[in-house]
Amino acid sequence: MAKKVTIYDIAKKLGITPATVSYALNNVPKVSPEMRKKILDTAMKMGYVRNYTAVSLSTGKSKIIALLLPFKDISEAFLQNPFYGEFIGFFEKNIKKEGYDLFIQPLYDEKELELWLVGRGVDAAVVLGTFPDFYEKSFKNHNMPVVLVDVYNADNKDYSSVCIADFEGEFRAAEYLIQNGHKRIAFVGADINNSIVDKRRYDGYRKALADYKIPYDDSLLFKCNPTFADGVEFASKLIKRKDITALVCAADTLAIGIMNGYRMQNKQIPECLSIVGFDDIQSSSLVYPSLTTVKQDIESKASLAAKFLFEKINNPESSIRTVTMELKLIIRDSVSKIN
Amino acid sequence: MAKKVTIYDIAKKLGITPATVSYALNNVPKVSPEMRKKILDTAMKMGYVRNYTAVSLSTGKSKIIALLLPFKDISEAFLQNPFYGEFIGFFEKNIKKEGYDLFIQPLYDEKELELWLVGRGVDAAVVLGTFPDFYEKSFKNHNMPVVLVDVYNADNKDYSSVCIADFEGEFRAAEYLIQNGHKRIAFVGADINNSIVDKRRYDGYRKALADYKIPYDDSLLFKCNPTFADGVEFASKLIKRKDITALVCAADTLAIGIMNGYRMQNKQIPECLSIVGFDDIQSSSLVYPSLTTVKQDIESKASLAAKFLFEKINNPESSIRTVTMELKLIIRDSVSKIN
DNA sequence: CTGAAAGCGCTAACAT
DNA sequence: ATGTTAGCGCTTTCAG
Repeated sequence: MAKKVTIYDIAKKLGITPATVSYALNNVPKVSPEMRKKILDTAMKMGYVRNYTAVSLSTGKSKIIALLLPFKDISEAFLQNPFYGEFIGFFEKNIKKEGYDLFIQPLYDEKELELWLVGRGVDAAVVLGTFPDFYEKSFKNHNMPVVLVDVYNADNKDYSSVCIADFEGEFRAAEYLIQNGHKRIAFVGADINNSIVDKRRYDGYRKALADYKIPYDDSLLFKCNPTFADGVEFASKLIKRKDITALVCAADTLAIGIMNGYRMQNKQIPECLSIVGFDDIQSSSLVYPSLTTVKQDIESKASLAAKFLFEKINNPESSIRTVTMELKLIIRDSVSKIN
Repeated sequence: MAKKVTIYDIAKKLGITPATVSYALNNVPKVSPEMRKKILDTAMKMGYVRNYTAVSLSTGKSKIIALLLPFKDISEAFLQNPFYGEFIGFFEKNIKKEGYDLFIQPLYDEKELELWLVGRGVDAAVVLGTFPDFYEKSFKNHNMPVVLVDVYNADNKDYSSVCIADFEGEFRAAEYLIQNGHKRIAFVGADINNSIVDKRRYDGYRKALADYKIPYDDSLLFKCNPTFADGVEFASKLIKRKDITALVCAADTLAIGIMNGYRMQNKQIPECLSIVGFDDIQSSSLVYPSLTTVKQDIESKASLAAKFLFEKINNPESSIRTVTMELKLIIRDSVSKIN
């Protein structure tokens, strides 16, 4: 190891005390501009690198933000939904600007969470998707600044959050199918009794049917894991339902899986089934036929989340903020007009 | 913040010294089993959580392993290739077992690397894909234990590495096409002058043609970014080449993109074009037609990489290890037999 | 504007 | 088997 240079070394070389060096490094307005410049210059020259561990121990602040994924492991999240990868990329850019680093952690164990949050001295956390009770307990315990993304627990009034207008988005999706002449419109998503997100989307779909006086019965509601693989499998079940002409799908991954399933059975889309997705993941514009879907602006979402989090970090008393981001229907080629 | 309990608190409560507590916590065989048990119990009862920052400052070891992605940002890597997500998931599991945490960092800036590696006190690093010169410089500087994954610089004899038998794998792919009667077989991959990986694959392909006396000319070599989107676009170029009946593709993402491109133009696969991919990503078995491809065992790869890295961490003098993992051709439905 | 010194929580000689 | 103590590198009062 190239021997580490510390603020002591710099101080010695300059004949001053380490405190002054620290001030200069931290922009504390206690040191003259000339001195400051001199210090910074020699620090640079000596190849000084700030030791965050020491800073952290001293200040109690680690400049680490944890991105908590309620999954068993990272790859599960990434494979399940490309959304995570995109969000993380954008989010990280936002916090790096402020000098923070991102720790991505799949944590689904109370003990581990505690060990990790406290043990590593995490300054703040972002929670994606679901918000287990023990997370909340831990956060409360440590008064952790937190921002929730796409979390819809009834009792999240204690944390800032950013989520999307699932209801309105799916309403628009169903409405579009109706406007294209469809009467038998099914909905597929994760278990709506467990997934609040998908329940919201389902409600939007139902509202559209109701508003346009399109009959609904429970045989139009399907449950399927929102993954490509499960979509492929689900397709063979759906194909048998000759009455259904259109499908509102709670996730693009799922929609694309279903489209693949149809193709495997030589069923054309949108001729045999009109389908609209949700998310507008990258592939949606590239598959054939391209997928009509409800799009969310991931970049804005990430920057809002970062903004809210920093508000809390910089001022723990700052008020809770909740934003529901609007969605846009992107019309492509997976819906056909019928009469 | 719930006031933190330290080893001093534990020591005081038990009427012993912090050193003993530290020994007990660290399994140092200097403290009697009974005492140890008593200490551990009260630590637990008091809600003690080990402060890694302090440990780190004291020992100079952070128990952090950096996963370096030579990309501009994380999402770029994840979106470009599902392989990364999978590898990371497996790798993380392996290091967690040893009590290490993973820091995933997209670093493509010399200064930042240095700041980060030293500043955060990273213990070791894994490098994925490409190995920029300044990485090496930094590693040498800090005598960092490193393992390279899928890196093929000529001068990497200083680091353990695990890579795959690209040459043999692609040889097998091309051979399979030849055995199915194809004579005009093209190759598409990233720029073979810049991507050593794709060059190796290309060489394997060429060898197969040569061994079987299949004519080759440079019009059979195509360059295309290994992404889904670029594959879609590339397809329209390839379609015009009526002479080509089969394609060896350096990445599944690309292959699937091309398949989509063909479908958009109403060209059937494998009737119009036989295609074999590389990687066997999750989607490959799910697309239609399912993709014949060269598979690598990502899980083994990750665990080997972790093993090599720990060898270096635990014994800096341990010898360099290099493994080239074998590949397997997975035969599915994207290749047709012709005569 | 600069310096001295205590302390963040833990480890690891070195003593006992 | 257990206690003492000096750091690890930095921040931050408090004094000058």
